[in-house]
Amino acid sequence: MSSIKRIDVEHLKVSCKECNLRELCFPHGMSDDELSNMDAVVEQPKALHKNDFLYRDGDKSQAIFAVRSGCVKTMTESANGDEQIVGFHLPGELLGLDGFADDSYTCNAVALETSSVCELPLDQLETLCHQVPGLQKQMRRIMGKEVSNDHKLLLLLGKMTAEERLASFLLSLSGRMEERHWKENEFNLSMPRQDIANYLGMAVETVSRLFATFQSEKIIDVDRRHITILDMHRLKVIVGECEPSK
Amino acid sequence: MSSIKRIDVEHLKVSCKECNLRELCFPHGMSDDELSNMDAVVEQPKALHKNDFLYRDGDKSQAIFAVRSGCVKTMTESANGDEQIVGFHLPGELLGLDGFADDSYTCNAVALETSSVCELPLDQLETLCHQVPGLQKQMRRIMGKEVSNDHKLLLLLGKMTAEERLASFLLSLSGRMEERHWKENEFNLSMPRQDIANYLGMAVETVSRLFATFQSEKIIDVDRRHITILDMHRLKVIVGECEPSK
DNA sequence: CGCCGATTTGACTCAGATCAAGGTTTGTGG
DNA sequence: CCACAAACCTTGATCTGAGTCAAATCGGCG
Repeated sequence: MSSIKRIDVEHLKVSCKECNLRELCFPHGMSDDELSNMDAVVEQPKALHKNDFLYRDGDKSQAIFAVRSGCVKTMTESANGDEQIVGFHLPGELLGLDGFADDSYTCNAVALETSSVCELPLDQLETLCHQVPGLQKQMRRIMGKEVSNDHKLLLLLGKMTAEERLASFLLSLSGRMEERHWKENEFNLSMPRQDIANYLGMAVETVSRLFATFQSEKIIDVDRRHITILDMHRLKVIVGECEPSK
Repeated sequence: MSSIKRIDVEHLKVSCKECNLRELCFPHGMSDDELSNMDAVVEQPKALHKNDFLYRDGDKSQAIFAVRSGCVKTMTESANGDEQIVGFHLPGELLGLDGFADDSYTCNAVALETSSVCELPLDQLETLCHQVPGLQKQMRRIMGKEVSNDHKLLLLLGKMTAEERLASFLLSLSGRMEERHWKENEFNLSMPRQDIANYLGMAVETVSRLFATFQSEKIIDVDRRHITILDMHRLKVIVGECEPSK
């Protein structure tokens, strides 16, 4: 069925060169010349509606993607059907790297809200790596980041209490807001409680209760999906990043 | 203090070309010519004693490694000091990929027993990628594998019960034994219970009790570190990979 | 307004952690 | 070869963080 609404495509037509996410994304550190090569290869952004799949577990992997706007979650599926969200990808962040393993993706990627993603076809990536010196290293950097990011998440799931997990999640979001020069202590969650719970390996009810606790302790203010961090320091104390102040 | 024992170095001097782990390791699918290039770059194996660090969190990353013999664990450390083991690396498996993120390793790598590792210096990897067509793709394959492997572990830690985790762990080991053409239903664990527990996100006591349960149910036989899988099918049923028979 | 999905709140339960011994194996020095 | 210590592993008893179940409330939206 065709949708009545049409996503405005005008604002999507932005070259890497002009993209304000440039430094967070693939083009990080590239020269103007290199960016031109990049632009020649990157497809114009794909529009996604909420709940659209960008790719599915098992699909042949033909590209990696960069989120241009919105938010995309990736999740793995187990033999007995339950799912684990392994990442929420904000603008400038990449996804699809799991597809390198054996030419097909090993997880599902789903838009949490109306989003757009830039596409970098794999066959052209090959060529591009020869044209752009240092791109190979860039690729490695990006994959290394993915790996060490996953390791942090393993630590979270393996060793942290529910309270620490949620605090850690909020701090991670806050840090990424800051990277994007958005407000680091006030932002909207693009995912429902259910997805936060899944990602953090706990029950929705626990997420809800912890939000309530944090709020009553004046650490954050929660209004539906809108989060205001009132006491960053105390959040850091919870995850052990800071000593409790006197 | 100098040790009385000396590790026999003779058997370590093996070229990639002659290495029986060839197809599991970096050289997977390479031609003879390519293997020669590879051999010119790979350092002779480093010997490690039990509990030796191969590298530490924060060390400048200058190489990636392939386990030649023995077993090496990698673990991340949290702000408040506790550790999460993120992988046990068997012969033919690589480690050090986390170092790509920002030129320094983000986890610790420690030998679980007397081991040896081959070293592939990063600066030479660069050059090698130009000489060996398809090595770049190989690199991507390896990193993709690492990523999707981590995703499996996230699912394990986020969604599985203790019983499912241990069954899953045993099946994973068994599968890797098979890859190496070793017995898939009889092998020795190179790690203590404590490390298994840490890796699977549970208490040592739980690991111990589950081994006892599995044994009493005739699913496995446990003798200290020696494991015999008696009923592979039932293990698979536990993790949901198989339907319970009749 | 009324329905539906998302969220919150309360009461109860339980898987697995923690605490506490005790047993076994390995390594060391005399 | 034995005594002793240090790891390592197991087993039992108890406790608890967080899950489950149930129900109320909220927020959009047609």
